[in-house]
Amino acid sequence: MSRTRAATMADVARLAGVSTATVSRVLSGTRAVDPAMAQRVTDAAGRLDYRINLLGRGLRRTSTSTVGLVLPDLRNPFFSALGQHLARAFADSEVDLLLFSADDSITTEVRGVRSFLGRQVDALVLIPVHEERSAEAVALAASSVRTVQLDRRVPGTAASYVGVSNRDGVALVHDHLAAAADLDAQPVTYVGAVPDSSSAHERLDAVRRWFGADVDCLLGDFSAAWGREAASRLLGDGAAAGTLVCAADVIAAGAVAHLLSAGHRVPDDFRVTGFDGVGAELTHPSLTTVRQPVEVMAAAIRDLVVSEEDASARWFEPTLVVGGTSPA
Amino acid sequence: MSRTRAATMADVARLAGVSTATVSRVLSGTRAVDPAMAQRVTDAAGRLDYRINLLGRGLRRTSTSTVGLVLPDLRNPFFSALGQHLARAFADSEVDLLLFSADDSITTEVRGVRSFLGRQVDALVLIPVHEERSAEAVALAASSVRTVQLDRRVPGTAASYVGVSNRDGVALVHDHLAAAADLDAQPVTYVGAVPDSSSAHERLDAVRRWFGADVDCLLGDFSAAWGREAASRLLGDGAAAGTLVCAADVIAAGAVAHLLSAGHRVPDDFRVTGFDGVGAELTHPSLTTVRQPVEVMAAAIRDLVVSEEDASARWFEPTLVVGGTSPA
DNA sequence: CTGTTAGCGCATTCAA
DNA sequence: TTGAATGCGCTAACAG
Repeated sequence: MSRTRAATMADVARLAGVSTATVSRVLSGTRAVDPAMAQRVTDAAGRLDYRINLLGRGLRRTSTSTVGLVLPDLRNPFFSALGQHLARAFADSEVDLLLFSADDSITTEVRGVRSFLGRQVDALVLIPVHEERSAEAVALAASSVRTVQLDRRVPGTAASYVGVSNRDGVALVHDHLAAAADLDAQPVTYVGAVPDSSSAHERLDAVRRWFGADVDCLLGDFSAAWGREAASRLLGDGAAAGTLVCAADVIAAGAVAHLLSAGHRVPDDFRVTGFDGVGAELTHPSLTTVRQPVEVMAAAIRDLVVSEEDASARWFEPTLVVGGTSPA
Repeated sequence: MSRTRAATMADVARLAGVSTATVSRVLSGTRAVDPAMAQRVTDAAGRLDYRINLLGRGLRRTSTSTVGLVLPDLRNPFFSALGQHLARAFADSEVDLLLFSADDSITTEVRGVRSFLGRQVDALVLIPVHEERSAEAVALAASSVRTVQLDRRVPGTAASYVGVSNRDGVALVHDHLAAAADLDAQPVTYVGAVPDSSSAHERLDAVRRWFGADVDCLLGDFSAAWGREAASRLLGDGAAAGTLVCAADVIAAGAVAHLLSAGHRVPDDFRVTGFDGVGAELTHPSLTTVRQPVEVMAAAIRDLVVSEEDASARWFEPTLVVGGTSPA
């Protein structure tokens, strides 16, 4: 941990016997430089262990080649997956993707946006924590940089959006269940999340649309603990069979785990479906779920971020993955 | 998306009729300022929608109040959990925690370190991708800023380390299994990861120490897919009963899923244990696992990062969580 | 192709 | 307490 003052371009320039401008040109490759000089500069930089100060560069340039991603919670595997795929989408580009976790807090989310804006990021990707209360964060972001909302959105903002068609996703589940089994003998319960995010909202609406406005609904959050709790309530109400349409894979996994531990059979007594398509390989029976095309969505985000287009919204089509928690 | 030039301190100063120095003092709160002036400045800043440029501040100051975390893969739920807990540990401090995913690549990992160093972070937290090949990344980081390795480490570096005692963790598993069942009737197989990370390495060593040097070992990576694959191989070799000691919860979950799908019973035929203590509530039976005290570890990292102490290493003690995949 | 100059936005001197 | 001046490290504009 040698904490000697870091070398600057001036140091490199002095050692190489050139001007700082030349050093800058060599190191950033923005302009043609005489090979011999370039070599001298490179050598000097190496000897001095020179590393560029991106603060100086960013201050001078208009762009920082940086994109920020603010997401609600890393422990939600779907958000983690989105983060990972986005990171990969930017891996072979020049821009760095930096992440910030809002820890499911509106306040922290705003802080993350402010932080990235202060760092002069070129673009911001946001998975808003809350459908309404994240409005400030999204507006703040969109007012200064290219902003794309991912998976969740705040209605009425100027920011772009990339997500999946939740209505179509639920339709896939409905058609699958309706075709494969008797919805009367195994009545449907939607195990969802309180509609304070657009995805929770849209999935609830879609469930009511496809399964009927009077479908049974249990609303909690996007967690396995809630899945367990919901299943427990259902059993407490005396249910011995049913169909659990869940708003997320983690909810479904928790529900399945609880049903099995209570001695029920899946899918014989209870059928369960998830949503998102992450971690389906973790459980047995494997989850029947709606897979979101995360790689494609990540690529779309990358393209939106680098493009000069106006704000736009893109909904991608999910696909059904039939697992062992529903009849084949 | 109004893309008018952002207001600077000079703009605020002009509108408020004061000097930029005063604006700086008011906004950073570094010095006492006349309340009336402070109010004028605050008003002007609000009217102009002023937001500080952290590049300028960072360039001028010595510190950026920023800590970077470079981790190998967000889809590994244990790393996500560490990231989330670390984010939370920094939530009520002044410093921002920024994340960068190395996507399990040495090259990308170095890029992340360079990126953070270029941004003049005050400290760097690293979960090294590889026990040897991450040496450059760790050395690079440690040569310029306070650096702490988390969970995994590169031996022989000057950087601090925070992790769990893998030897003790495996001992907990061993003692639990030895007490509860017949290790001969259900012979032990270690389903681990190729020892190219220190955690994989240490767990393998510990398994050999506690279960015997000739214990059966299947080595892959930290994924559910590998857990399934390993279980499949074991069954292919004709095993009808056994004990699977796994190097991670995701591996264990995959193994359990495959065993169950092949018609075996857990824990009656096969007992399975995990490691890490994340996501145990996702599966049925719930995993018997070694829980790492992630909150405490995150707090330790935070303290190490802000302290002025020399590099040090801290091993925390894990605890056993008995689930349904092993006899009670 | 290269050097000189200037200034990005900010916080800290130093004077007043 | 406040203002004027300086410079953090870098790159763009300009001249040569």
